[in-house]
Amino acid sequence: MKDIFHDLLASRSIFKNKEVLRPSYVPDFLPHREKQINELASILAPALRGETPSNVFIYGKTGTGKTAVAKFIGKQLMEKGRQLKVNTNFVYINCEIVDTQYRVLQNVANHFIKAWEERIPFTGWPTDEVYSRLIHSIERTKGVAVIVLDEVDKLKGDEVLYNLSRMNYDLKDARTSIIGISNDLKFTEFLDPRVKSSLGEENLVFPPYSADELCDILGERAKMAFNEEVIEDNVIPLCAALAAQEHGDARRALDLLRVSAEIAERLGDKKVTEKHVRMAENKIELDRVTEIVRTLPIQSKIVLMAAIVGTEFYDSLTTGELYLIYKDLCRRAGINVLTQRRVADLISELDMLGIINARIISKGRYGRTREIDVSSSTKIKEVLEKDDTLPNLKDYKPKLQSKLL
DNA sequence: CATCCACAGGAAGGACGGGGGT
DNA sequence: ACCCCCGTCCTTCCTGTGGATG
Repeated sequence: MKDIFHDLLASRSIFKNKEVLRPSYVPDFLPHREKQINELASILAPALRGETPSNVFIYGKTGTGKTAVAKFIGKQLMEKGRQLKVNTNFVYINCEIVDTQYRVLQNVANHFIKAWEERIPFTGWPTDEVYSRLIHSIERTKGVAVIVLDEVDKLKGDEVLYNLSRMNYDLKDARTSIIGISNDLKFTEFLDPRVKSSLGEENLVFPPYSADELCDILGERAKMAFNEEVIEDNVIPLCAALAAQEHGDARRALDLLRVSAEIAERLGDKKVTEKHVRMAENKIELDRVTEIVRTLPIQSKIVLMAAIVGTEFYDSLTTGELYLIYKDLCRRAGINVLTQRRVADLISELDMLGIINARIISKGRYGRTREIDVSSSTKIKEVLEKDDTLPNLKDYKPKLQSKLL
C-alpha cells in the first residue's frame, strides 16, 4: 500500500497545470502571431470608435493559431470596450458543431438575450423571425458585436453567411463584424459572389509555424504546464521538429508534449525524455489509426482487410488483385460486392487517410495500376479482428493464382 | 516505334435518406 | 404532414495513359 501511494505522489510531480497544453486553452501570449494580431486588431478597432468594422476572412492550416488569435482578440476587445464604456460583445461559434442556418442564428441570438427573457428554442420558429429577433437584440446593445464563425466551411449552405455579413445594413445604433475562419483555402471560391465580397472585405493568412517558432510556443506553455526541471532539454526541440515535419501544426506539437509527459508520469519516471517523445509519437499515431479504422464504413473495412490480407502474402498488390481478394471476403461475410470502380475510389480514400499507400505505377505492356501496401498493418489488423461485423481472417489465404486464370 | 495491357479517373444518373421549407 | 432539395453512395459507361514488348 505504501508503495502505491508513494508512486502516485511521485508521479504528481511532473505536471503543474495540464490544462494549458490542451487545444482549447487560449494563452495570454501568442508568440509569432504579433503581425496577425495587430492586423486583426486594426481591422476591428474602428468599431470602438463608432464606425462600422469590416468583415474578415481568416485562413490557415490546422494548428496555426487561427482560433487562438480570434479568441485572444475577443478577450482584448471586451476589455477595451469596458475601458471606453462601449458595449462590446464577442460571440464564438464553431460551425462544425453548430452547422445549420437556424442553429447559428439561434445561438448568436441567445447570446444577446437577457437571462430573464424567453430564449429561442432549438426548433420551431421561422428562420426569419429568429433573424429579426437577433437584429433587435443587437440593436438594443447600441454597441459592437464581433461574431466568429470557426470552421465556416462546415456550414451547410451560404445563406446564413449572406444574412450575417449584411447585418450592418439592418442596424442603426449597433455595429457587427463577422470573422470567418477556415482551413480550406479554396472555400471562398464556391461561395455566392455577394457573400464572397462582403465576408472577404479583409483577408488574413496564417502561415504554418516553423520548427523554431514551435519551440518558442512549446517553451512558453511548458513553463506553465510543468514543474521545474522535469523536461529534458532536447524534448521540446524534438516535439517541435516532429510537428514541423507535418505542416507546422502547433496543436500536434502540444499533443506530443502532453502525451510524452503523461507517458513519463504513468511510467513513474521523474523526467520527460526523448524516449517518452518517441513513445508518444507512436501512441498518437496508433490512436489516430485506431479511431479512423473503427469508424470506417463496412465496405471500406473490407477493402482495408483485403489490402492487409493481400500484403501479408504478396509484398505488394495491384488494384485488380486486391479486388479479387475483396470479392472473396465479401462472399464469405455475406456482404454485397461493389464494382471495381467503386472499390478503386475506396482505395483512394484509404490512401488519403494515410492508412494505406497506393501509388500509380506502370507495368508497361502489363498495364497501368496502383501498387498498394499497408504501413502499420499489424496495428490495423488488431483493430479489425476485434470487429465482429467482419469475417474472421484467421487462417485465411488468398488464392490469387487460380482466380487469375 | 506502335501497340496494347490493366487499370485511372471523369461524367451522368439512380437509389436513398435526412433536413428545411411550406 | 408533406414535399422537395441536396448530399452520399454506388453503378454504368467511358476516355485516357506510361511504358515493356514485339
